[in-house]
Amino acid sequence: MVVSAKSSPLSELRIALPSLPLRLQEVGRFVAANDYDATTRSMRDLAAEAGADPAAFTRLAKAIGYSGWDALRAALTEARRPSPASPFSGRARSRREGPNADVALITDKLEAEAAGLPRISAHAIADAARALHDAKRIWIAGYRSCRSVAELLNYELRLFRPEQVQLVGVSGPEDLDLGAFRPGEAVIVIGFMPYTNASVRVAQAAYGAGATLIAVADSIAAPMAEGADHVLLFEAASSPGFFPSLTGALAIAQSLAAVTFSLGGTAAKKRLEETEARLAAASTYVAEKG
Amino acid sequence: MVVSAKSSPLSELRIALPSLPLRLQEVGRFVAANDYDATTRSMRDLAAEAGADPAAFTRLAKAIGYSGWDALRAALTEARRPSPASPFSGRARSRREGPNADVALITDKLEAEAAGLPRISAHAIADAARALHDAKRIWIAGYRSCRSVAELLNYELRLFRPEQVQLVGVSGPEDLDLGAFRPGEAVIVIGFMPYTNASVRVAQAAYGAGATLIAVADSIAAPMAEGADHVLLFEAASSPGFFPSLTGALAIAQSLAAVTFSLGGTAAKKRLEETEARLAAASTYVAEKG
DNA sequence: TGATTCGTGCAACAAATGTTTCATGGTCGT
DNA sequence: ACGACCATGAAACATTTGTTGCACGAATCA
Repeated sequence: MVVSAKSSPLSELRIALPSLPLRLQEVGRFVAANDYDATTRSMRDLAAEAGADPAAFTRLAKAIGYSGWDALRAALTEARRPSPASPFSGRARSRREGPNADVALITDKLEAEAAGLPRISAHAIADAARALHDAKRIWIAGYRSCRSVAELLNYELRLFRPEQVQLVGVSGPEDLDLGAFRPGEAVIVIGFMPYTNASVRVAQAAYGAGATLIAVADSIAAPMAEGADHVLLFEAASSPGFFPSLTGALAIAQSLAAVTFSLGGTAAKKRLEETEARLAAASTYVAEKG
Repeated sequence: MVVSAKSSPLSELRIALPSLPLRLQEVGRFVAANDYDATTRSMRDLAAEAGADPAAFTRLAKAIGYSGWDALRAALTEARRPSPASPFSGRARSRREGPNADVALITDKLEAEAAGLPRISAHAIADAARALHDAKRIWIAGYRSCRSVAELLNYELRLFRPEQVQLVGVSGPEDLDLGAFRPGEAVIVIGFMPYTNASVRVAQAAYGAGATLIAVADSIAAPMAEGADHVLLFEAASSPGFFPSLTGALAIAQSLAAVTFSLGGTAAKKRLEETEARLAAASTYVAEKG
């Protein structure tokens, strides 16, 4: 018989399900409901949990067209594989010409970036913020496009902890700063692929000095994440376009600053108010209108 | 030493990585980079792909505190297990006190920012990008926290138009730049409430000189938007927290750069490739591994 | 330099895996 | 009611799994 539906192993299973023997339906439903366990745990394990015979799983796989349970599991595994290299979720980008091509590009970019933000780990940020709160001193490093993120973080943190926060390499030779890292201090390194040598050097110096290392990167495998106490991941390549996206990194930086401020309590609030008062006195800002 | 982060097996791995033997570092990096395969495929399979000895995986697991590879894999599997559902879509977060208050704050912030991005007008950005493409010269101004966005935009635009893009006030007194604006040039001013006097002065100088003024702001009523040829709006106050959010402004800047690059066609592409080749020759980046 | 420790690959091991076979019990058709 | 057929569970099968003992080589320290 020629079966058409070749979409996903799970839908193949669902389609074939009603025409299967009773016991095979049971295990079939179990697999469909626990497909993550199906890809990770062993057949006998699943059988024990489903209260079925191990052989039933092999028979199920063969019944829906696979050579055996291994083949079915391989298909399920591939179906579940996270897609690092598929930036475009549903959307067959038509890359059409015309005046609307640019608008479509922008819309896609914004949507992709919006989708990437909720995937940032709030727990990791909260932990890192606690480390920042405890740090006697905070160093921040970012190069090339990441420098902008580093500078924002530096700016916001300095609003309420002015003399304890410093960008690496701005007030003199960079090596001077690298040698100044101490235990009890925190070093934040921001970077994504391709990684600059400078950022890796900062991370290694921080690790070597025993300082708390916080890496903001696009991959857990980033070289500056090695030995880091905290790694905050964002998706740099998620959005279409030619340059990697920094939206995620910036969102992390802002959240980090916000939570650190929150942890600072009334003392931090007081410092912030002082800073704002000073800026207002220097008439930095345009006077507000009614 | 007090080790806090017991969170994920991946971070345990990362922390222990630098103190491990050479070969174990290799497989450790491989596992970190391919953790999904690590949970699904067999140890020997991974060893073959990583070009390492199977025994190295067992030793790695034991080196970071697990009883064996199976235990490590089980931990990775649990870490990767999909959350049963996401009941948080409608955000009925209880904003309770305690250790989770920070996490809730971050999650709210990220969600709000993600929601704000699609509200950015793609049409306005496309129009502004066309103006940038036509400009003989591009000036960029941003102060205080907006400086980071200005610098990123400057950086990305200079990747393919190096001698026509310039930040206002970095190469000498700012007034010098303000007097240099000419018709046919474009001036981008980034700012939100409260508005700095400096940014307003730049906008007025641009308007007075007959240059194309592009304002990136949080409101159509922003003073630097007066007389602007293009106004690109983002939501600075949309997210909870103490500092206004720059995510929207950054997204606008990135889209602006991407579309301008796209309009530049092959010439822009050629310039970008030249720049990248130069950076690679200067060994700015860490060499990629196979 | 010599002794020792440590890291590493290879090969053999026991345990666990998926598969197959076989015997049993039930169902359907004639 | 008898035989053919099929679903089902248990046990035996060959493979593959993760692990460990062992030998060799490099680095370390006296």
